[in-house]
Amino acid sequence: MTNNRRGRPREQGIDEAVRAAVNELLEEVGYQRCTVDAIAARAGVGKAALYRRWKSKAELVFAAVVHDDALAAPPDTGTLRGDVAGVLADIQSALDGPQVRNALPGLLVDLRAEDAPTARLGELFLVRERAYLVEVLDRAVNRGELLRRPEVPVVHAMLLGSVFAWLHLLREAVPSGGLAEALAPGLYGAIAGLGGVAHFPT
Amino acid sequence: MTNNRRGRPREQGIDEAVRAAVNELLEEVGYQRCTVDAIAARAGVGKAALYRRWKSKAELVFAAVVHDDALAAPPDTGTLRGDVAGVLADIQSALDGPQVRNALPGLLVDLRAEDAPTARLGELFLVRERAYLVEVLDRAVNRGELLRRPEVPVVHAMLLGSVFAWLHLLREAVPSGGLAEALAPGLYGAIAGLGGVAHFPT
DNA sequence: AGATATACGGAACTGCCAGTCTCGTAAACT
DNA sequence: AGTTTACGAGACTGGCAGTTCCGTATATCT
Repeated sequence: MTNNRRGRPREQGIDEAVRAAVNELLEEVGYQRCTVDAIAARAGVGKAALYRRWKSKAELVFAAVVHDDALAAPPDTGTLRGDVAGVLADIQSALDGPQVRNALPGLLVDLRAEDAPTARLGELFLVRERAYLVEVLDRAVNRGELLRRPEVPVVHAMLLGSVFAWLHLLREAVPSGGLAEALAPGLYGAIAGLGGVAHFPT
Repeated sequence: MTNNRRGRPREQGIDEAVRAAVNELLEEVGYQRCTVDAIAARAGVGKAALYRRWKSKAELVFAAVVHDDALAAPPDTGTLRGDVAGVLADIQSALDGPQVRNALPGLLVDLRAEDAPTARLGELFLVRERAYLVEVLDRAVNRGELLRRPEVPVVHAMLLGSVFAWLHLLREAVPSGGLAEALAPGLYGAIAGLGGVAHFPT
């Protein structure tokens, strides 16, 4: 196995060292004061090595903060009620880590300020999330729990927005039972209402 | 009527000129590129006059963007369903103007980065909003539409979060019928479910 | 082996912007 | 008259993202 590119290959450990440095700094000082110089210093790396790998601080932090296990499909629990709780738990786990929580608002702003291709980074998440949502809703329709599939963007906004508002707008404490469990009953009611549950008139 | 303070009094027109300049710039170039120098130049004012009135850019923009009519209590429509739509319309009108829409994410970040007293600025809105929400829910209980009052933070997160997510996370287009109307049925279902509507079992 | 291309850490440098300060001047008070 | 605060204009500071250059290391190609 040889390298088919010219020149010195990229050092392997750097990606992981940077990822660790970013997560530490996010947790310690938040997104704004997690400067690129601080990241480079903590990772024992030059800034050039960072910008060789990522286009901007926002992309760098985004890459360090995203973990693929947040993309796993929620299990089929057998009921719409359980599936809604599962989707909410996924959303919560994606937004509620100590690093993501500190990074998200600033990241939202910086990614938007950049060119379209970069802004699409965050959309990958949303597209996946929406696909799971469609799957969950369609399962419920097939089970006969819902008479029809509600409008997906509306449901998506309610689920994602509720978690985001709790954490970043209202800044309520996360309840001991978990945020997903606190929000699930209400949002199940919303979906049941929209989808026309049999025993839910109109 | 004389001035009980010493020295030259503040010029009257400046507050309004700054407010107008900020709103124009927010609409034209967004929050990040709406710089303090640009605001001062457009308003025909020195930067010192700005910082004599507000502590930071974030406070300045916040003051320029908030309009008191967004704080009016929603009318009693006679039904929970109608009141929910009213609260949603209020939230939408507070978040969906061309200026607020451009300013909100950046403002969220900058206000948080400042000292606690400044961060409380935004909370004034939330406190008012929550009071309206409590009023709406209690009215529904008194009418007999709800068996009990749902947990207010949960309802608050669902209503505010849904609007915010639609506008700033999902960035869906605002439907022709209005965002409030699109979200109201689902969120009414959520509240009805949580509050134990008579004909909504468990 | 030698040439070439890319990588590395370190550090200097550019450009932008929030926030402060200074200057000369104006408008109110005592 | 003297004091105090306001004004516009513009210089200045400090912090940070992103770029460039240096000397050096490590790979492929001829």
